[in-house]
Amino acid sequence: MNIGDVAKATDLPAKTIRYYEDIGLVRPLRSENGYRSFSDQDVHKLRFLGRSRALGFSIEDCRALLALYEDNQRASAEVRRIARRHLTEIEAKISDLNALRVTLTHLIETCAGDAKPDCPILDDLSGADTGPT
Amino acid sequence: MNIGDVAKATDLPAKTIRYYEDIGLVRPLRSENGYRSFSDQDVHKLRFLGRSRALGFSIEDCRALLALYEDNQRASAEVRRIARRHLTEIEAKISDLNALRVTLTHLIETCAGDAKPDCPILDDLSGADTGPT
DNA sequence: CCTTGACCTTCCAGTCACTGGAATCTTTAT
DNA sequence: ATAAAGATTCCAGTGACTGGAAGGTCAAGG
Repeated sequence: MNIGDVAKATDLPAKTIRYYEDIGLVRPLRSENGYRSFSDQDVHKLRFLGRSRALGFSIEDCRALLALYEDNQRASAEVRRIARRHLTEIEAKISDLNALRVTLTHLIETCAGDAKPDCPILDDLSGADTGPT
Repeated sequence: MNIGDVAKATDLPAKTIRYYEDIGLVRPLRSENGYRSFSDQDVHKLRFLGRSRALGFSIEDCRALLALYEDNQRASAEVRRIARRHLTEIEAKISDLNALRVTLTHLIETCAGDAKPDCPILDDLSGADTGPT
């Protein structure tokens, strides 16, 4: 399979697939004309990568997961460890974003949003004391 | 004020302050020795930037907010518009992350996490059909 | 045989918002 | 006099791609 077909089959941009080869995540063979020639196994690995990335795993996590996937002797504990660490990071991000959401929502609610210049949002950003009375 | 004092006063790394000058967010004067010389107004702007960035506004949003802050004639509607757009983005991210959290939590729960190689996490990533029976 | 167009190749640069480090200068303190 | 602290500039790297230029290859149509 050439890269275009693989791109369709995996729903990854061809650019991304080349990038994954660059950083050693896949190692497709080359045809005589220099084109990359992907095996079914390569396609499978790329799909695995696509799913892992879609779950927000970093490239290095993906590399580790892929290695574990290809190691029939691996313990599931290691996979679980990576997944749990990632979950913790996701939960931290959600928590951070929720705090931002609350603050922003509050600011937006107190801002008239009209033609007048009074703006609690800017007041807050400028460091004005707008604490509870 | 030299950059080091400003860094302490704004809780921004000196590197970041120089970067903000590079991209035109602040324009401190220069002393005879070539050192940056920050006015109180510069420090105030940097604090404004620090708060805006902490709320997750992009640099370009910060630039716009800063311009609005310095424009006494601006309408608060414009500020509100930027804040609302940002809030929408934050909510979308939270929603995405929550979906990931749910999926990952489920996978981790179904994975024994022991020394055996059976691993629902990898099965899922590899595209196995693990849908509801 | 020639051309067109789709597809492939490599390489370089840009994204975002910094961050690290090297080499060099100035000031301050001992 | 010297050493440390703090300042300067410039270059390169981060993560994970993405865009674009310049060029090679292949299949179909005239």
